[in-house]
Amino acid sequence: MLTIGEFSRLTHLSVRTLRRYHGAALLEPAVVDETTGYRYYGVDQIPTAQVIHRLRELDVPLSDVQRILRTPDPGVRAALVAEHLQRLEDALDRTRAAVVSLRRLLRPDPAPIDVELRAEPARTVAAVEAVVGHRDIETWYAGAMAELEAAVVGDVTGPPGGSYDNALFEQERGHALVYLPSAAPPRTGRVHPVSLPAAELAVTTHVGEHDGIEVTYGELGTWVVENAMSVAGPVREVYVVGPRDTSDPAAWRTEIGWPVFRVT
Amino acid sequence: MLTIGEFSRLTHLSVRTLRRYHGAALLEPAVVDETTGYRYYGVDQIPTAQVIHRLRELDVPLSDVQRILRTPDPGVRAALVAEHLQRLEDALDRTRAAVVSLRRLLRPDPAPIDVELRAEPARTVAAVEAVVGHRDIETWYAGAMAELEAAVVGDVTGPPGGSYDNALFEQERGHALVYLPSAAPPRTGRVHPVSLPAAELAVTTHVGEHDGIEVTYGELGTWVVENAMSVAGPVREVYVVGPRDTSDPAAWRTEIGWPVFRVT
DNA sequence: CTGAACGTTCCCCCCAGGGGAGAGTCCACG
DNA sequence: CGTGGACTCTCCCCTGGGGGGAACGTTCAG
Repeated sequence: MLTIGEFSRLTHLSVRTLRRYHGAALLEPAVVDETTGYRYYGVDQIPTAQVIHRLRELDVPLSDVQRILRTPDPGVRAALVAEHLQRLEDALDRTRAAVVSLRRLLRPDPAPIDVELRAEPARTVAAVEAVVGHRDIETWYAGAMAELEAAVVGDVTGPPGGSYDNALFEQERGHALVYLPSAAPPRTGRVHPVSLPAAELAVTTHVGEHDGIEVTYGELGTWVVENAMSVAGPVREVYVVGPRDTSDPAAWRTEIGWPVFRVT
Repeated sequence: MLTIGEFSRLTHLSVRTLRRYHGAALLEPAVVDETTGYRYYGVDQIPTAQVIHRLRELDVPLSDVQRILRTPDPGVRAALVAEHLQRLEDALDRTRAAVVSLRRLLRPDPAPIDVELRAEPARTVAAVEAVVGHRDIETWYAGAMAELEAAVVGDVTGPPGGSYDNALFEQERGHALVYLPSAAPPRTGRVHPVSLPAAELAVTTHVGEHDGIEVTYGELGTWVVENAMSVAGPVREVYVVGPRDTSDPAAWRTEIGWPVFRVT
């Protein structure tokens, strides 16, 4: 039996942290002295402690660590871990996007932005919608678009697009809708016909991969305000040229359309 | 002038967050109505808001964001940003190490560990020591070792090594010492002669890069306890084969020596 | 003029710990 | 056997970067 201090030295987890893990029912000491409350650990708990330590280094929440530890099947367990590694990859992608965006922001010579004011008529498309958290958007988008492609195969009349609550770009959750234009929108699974309302949009085109698209959003916003307008309603994006069309991200063209109304 | 809600939609920062940034003196509204407390922002503040947003996505602390924003010189500012990007790279390295470590931990067939009990005599070496936080160790180590190499050039009598407080492996800060053995340890800058005390060490060798060394630590710890001993004092590492000797990390050999004493 | 939408402050919550106080326990040495 | 120092216990507050919601004030278009 090892005291908490010895176990701490052996696992390189601090005493405080070990106590917290006990409290969280993550790593229960082999023996707890009933009268003194002293915790005693067994050597066989060292590997478990190390697994927890590594998972925490990967920013896996304690609740998920617990779920992983309680999974007996090594295969399922490996899958859970792989899922978190995928999450890390996604985070890395976001980091890369932020770096690109930042470089563009700090560049001294901002090119003038080309904005078109467009009256968009109402139209009906094949869509998938949901209320999602902004962290889950990319995952959700991939699934929804795959389902759309499968549902309207052979009847696509234009590039895909989406409509996103402004809240989605912040920390919160909001309504998201992705669509494929189709002559006869089907109703299968999550796919159903949706009527996009008419709107007056300020439209600009972001060229290249999505990294740095936020900068374009900012420039569009500035244009809108400087032209005595204000923004309202969900943002629309049209993936004019996207991963469906070319594997070269530099050739992608994304239309950003912001519903506006004239002030003053 | 934009209300906080409009500014929020334009920058994709939540209203809450904008208020917080005001409170933190990070992004002050252009105008604050004295009587109502209403915040009003200018279009020219959009780029600043975006820079903050991107930096926060890179996990730059608000205090550092503030420092970056208040730096007028673009060159110095770029250097500050680059410093944070370097920090991200380091974090990525740690993440990779944790992944390797985790894989090794979850592997079903642990190879038996080869441990040698060794009575290490006291000896004097050229050393650099400091009290550092565990996050800064790698940076500190690189600088200290460079200084050592420069100070004892031509008089190196063995592989470099280090001695690290157990606390350093946890979340806290502790004493660290790195050394190069030398016939006549010089005293230059931070480099000075240090007498390493005699100790009985349980020694094992970690092969390959440092990724996953924590697993070896755990196995060594298990060995120590199962052989009726206990650990005491700072851990010692000897970089028998390291980056000084070969650029192939797979060939690195690191001796881990843990001061032990017999219990029973 | 009125009600909806928007704004304000204030307080508590989240995570995964760190710092420290005050008190109890263990054990080796004398 | 006693004692002193190292160790351990619980408890409370702190961190950072927000989110949720209450209670209340302001703005502005119909």
